[in-house]
Amino acid sequence: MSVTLRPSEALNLWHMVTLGLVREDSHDFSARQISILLTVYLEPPPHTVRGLAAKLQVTKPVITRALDTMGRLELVSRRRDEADLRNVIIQRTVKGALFIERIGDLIVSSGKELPR
Amino acid sequence: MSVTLRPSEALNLWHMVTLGLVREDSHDFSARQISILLTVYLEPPPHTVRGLAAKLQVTKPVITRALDTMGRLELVSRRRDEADLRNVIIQRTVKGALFIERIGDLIVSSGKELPR
DNA sequence: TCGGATTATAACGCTTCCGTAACAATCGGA
DNA sequence: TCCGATTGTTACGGAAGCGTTATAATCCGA
Repeated sequence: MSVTLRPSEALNLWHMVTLGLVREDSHDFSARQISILLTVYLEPPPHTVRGLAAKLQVTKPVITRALDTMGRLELVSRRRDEADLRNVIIQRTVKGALFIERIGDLIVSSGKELPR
Repeated sequence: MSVTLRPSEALNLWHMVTLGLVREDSHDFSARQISILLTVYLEPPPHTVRGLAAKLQVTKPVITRALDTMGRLELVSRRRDEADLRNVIIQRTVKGALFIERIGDLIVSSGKELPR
């Protein structure tokens, strides 16, 4: 199964959602930050810095910095891996889950309003 | 008419597309920048700094700075309004149009691959 | 014509992010 | 028990964005 969209519909949807995010949000996230957030919240744990860096195809410091920022905002948290102390496990937070949920709702409602 | 999505589908779609943008793109755009770009390319001209600032609900310097960056990348261009020299008209470029087209294709193909 | 309103930009000090390179901590096999 | 490999973070100089405030150019009505 799949979602069928024409290019113009796809772009209009993206436009509406992004505009919604910009307008209601004080924080202006980058594609990388959103990508990290969605990976952590949509894909099965555990998530590590190395794993995220590989998935996004960026360097590890990029992940570390993004986690610093989003950790400060309490959208994710970090914990040492007990089994291998070199690893850091990135965990979900209540605040982060609510944020993701809000984005989901925004996409859904934008899809509903989408002219075709 | 509209696009019907469940929240989980919506988020998965967003995840796939954002991930695609991060992976293939050297430049890491913010929600504001993408928003400006989509507004310029999807909504009827003319586009001015003031108009974009009002639409995004951000200050004008935010728009000016974003236009500086994206102008440097040749994704948009600026021209004085002949009729009112205080205004700056933001114009589309070939490079920008191709970029937008690429995003559209990315969303469409991600929608197709979306598990339901 | 002149003066307030409007438009976009520049300037300011500050924060965040960049890529690269160096680093400390830890692991695990020889 | 070493010692190379691995993990995540820090350090670095530079670029870019922030919000606020100031400024130059232009408009337009009294």
